[in-house]
Amino acid sequence: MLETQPAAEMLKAFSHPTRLAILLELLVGPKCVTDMEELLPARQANISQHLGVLRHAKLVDYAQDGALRCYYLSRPRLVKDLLALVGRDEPVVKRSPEEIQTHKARLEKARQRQERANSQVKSSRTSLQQAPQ
Amino acid sequence: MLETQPAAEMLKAFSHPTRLAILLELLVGPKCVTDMEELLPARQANISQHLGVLRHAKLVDYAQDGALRCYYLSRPRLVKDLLALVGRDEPVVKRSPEEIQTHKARLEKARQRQERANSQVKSSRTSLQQAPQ
DNA sequence: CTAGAGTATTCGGTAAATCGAATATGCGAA
DNA sequence: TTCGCATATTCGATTTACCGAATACTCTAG
Repeated sequence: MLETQPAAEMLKAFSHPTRLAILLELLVGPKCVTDMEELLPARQANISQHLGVLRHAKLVDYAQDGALRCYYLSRPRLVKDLLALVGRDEPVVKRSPEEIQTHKARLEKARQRQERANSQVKSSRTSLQQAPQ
Repeated sequence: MLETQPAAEMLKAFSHPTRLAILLELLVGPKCVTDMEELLPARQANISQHLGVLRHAKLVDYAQDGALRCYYLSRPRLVKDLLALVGRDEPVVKRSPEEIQTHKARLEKARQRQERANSQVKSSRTSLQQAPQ
């Protein structure tokens, strides 16, 4: 099962154009802030702020090199795969009401099967609890 | 090349716990708003609002069934793959300054190769422009 | 130690997101 | 048509995101 709270926080770190641009640059290789200033339409302070967000989300980290901080991706595959995913555009499907009906009916039958199975074990559990008394 | 603006908008639609929960439910099968009210810790109006956001991002659509609206995923693979991706947890790597140095050096050499190649064509272009004079 | 380059943080203002409450809309049954 | 259920929208209040300007910090060279 997916933990929606932390997952949402991760995705929020991704969901800003400048931060995506930073991640794209870091996908090529490590860069320090000044490098990025030349590559991106953003000011130094702002880039630092976005890097802070990315760091907090554990998407990037840095290695200190004298006065420089060389940023790199902490989880390169995750970033690479996610960027690839949002880049590819799946066609949008349109479904008819009938299609949905049959799908829901199928699900309902499965749910009822599950229901029966659950009540089976539940009743056997209760009898076990109550038997000793 | 990735369009960061629209990509960021897409990801923003994903980046809320309730919206992720909705998408997870729809991954199982189509559902109407009332179904979701039972499954999620959120009020009807709020669910409708989030569905509006998801619809705007073209992640979901609905089929009208009488008074009901059965929501479904417009791009099920995208949603499925993205949720799988954020679910899996890649270990966070920590890189030493030395590692970064060598990586940057390698990149720099490649950049310079590219530079030389560029100036080659550029100078041949310029000479062509200036030759007629 | 001092200066300066590279980077981070703080602050303040503005814009955007979020949510509940109330209200509006659309549809089918009677 | 009228009622009632399912859903959407609007509104207002609160929180959070965002950005530039100014400032602080931290190295290293000299």
